[in-house]
Amino acid sequence: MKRDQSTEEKIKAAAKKVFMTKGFDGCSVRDIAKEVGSNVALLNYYFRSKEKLFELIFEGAMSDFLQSMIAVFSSDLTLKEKVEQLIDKEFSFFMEHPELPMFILQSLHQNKTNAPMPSQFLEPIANTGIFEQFEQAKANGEIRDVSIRNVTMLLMSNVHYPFMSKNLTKQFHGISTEIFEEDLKKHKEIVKELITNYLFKSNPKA
Amino acid sequence: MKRDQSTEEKIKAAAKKVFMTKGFDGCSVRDIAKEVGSNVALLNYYFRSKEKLFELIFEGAMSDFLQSMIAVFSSDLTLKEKVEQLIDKEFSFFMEHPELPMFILQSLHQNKTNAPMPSQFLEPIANTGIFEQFEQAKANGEIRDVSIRNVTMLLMSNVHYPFMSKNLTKQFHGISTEIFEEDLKKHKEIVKELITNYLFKSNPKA
DNA sequence: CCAAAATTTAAACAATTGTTTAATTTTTTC
DNA sequence: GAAAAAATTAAACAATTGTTTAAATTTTGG
Repeated sequence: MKRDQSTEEKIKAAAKKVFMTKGFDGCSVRDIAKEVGSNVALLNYYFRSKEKLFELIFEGAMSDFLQSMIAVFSSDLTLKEKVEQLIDKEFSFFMEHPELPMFILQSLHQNKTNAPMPSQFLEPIANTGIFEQFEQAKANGEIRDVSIRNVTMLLMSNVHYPFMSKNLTKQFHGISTEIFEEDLKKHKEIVKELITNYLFKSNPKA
Repeated sequence: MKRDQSTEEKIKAAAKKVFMTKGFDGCSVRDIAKEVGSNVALLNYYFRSKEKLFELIFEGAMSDFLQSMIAVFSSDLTLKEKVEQLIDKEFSFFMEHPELPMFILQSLHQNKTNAPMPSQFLEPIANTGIFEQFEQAKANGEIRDVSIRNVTMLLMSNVHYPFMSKNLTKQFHGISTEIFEEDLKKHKEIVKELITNYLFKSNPKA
């Protein structure tokens, strides 16, 4: 029955590449077909419509997007170590997938995906016990009395934004890609220091 | 010769609204014409093409985007006061124009505007003398030895991103718009403390 | 090897795209 | 108030859009 397992995968890979760079509205199904080296009918043969194909790609991207957190959160580390590791891991992940944050935020911004974020994505994070560990540390006086939502906003801002703003930043300062990437590395170190300094009290016994 | 000065402005206002919410690729010229309450030929009568109209809107948006900085930078304040004021002003500005950061970054990301950022935008900022003031403070030992590019990245990340990530954040935490906006206010205060604490040494005489 | 099933293709579909044309209405100018 | 200019409209243009149809090819199962 199945002839070539890889055809479906080739289409998904092409769709991912095209959707990521041009966005849902910015490309046609023929762009994707050309990337596959095939024609448009084949896309609808495997994935009923452009929308369905997009939803599939988006969900895969969202999964990747959140996956990098889960490994860190479910490890057996102190909260401080987890925060530091998270920043490191997220940066090296997005260094490999720099278009991901823009793709995710842009798609959600324009409601290209109507469905609310499935619990399939959120539950694994909750299951790591990170929220409990956070509240525990707060009760212990180990960290500041700040909501986890605000810490999340702080982390996401500083980890996602730099990758989204590459063109703006390069033009703003008139710098090359090389300089920009050096700035990125430095930014990571600054953010790590900044956030841990802010969150973790210098004297845990006070 | 001129009949109704406001027609051109009405089209620009409609185009701004539609482009901002749907993006260049996400809308048709007929969407804009409908918003105007007119037809498509009128758009090309005033602005030769969809692209030309977009460029105009984009440049206006970029101008607004950067304008809020200039007022603060050209004031007669200490660097620390400027940083604090900048964060305050930017937040209240984007509270009024929450779609602006996403529109700018998204347009630049997909190269919807080929032109490099015109010096028309950058020069006014340079002319405020903010760069000199920054280097001076660094030489004085008033602030850390960190590049202004990294400080910019820090500021932009924390000021722009929250407005871009509204949908992601709301879905991620399962919160209402009201809660989200409370978090925004808190975030602003955190960022202010965080960045000034980081940048300005606690003991300037040391 | 042969029929059936699955895969791939080319072509066509109606709808929508940005743009232009030409006619009509409104405003301006003298 | 009449001629000229400017503004607005409806209609049409070719090109592109997502999707479907039906035929052709390849693979599978007996």
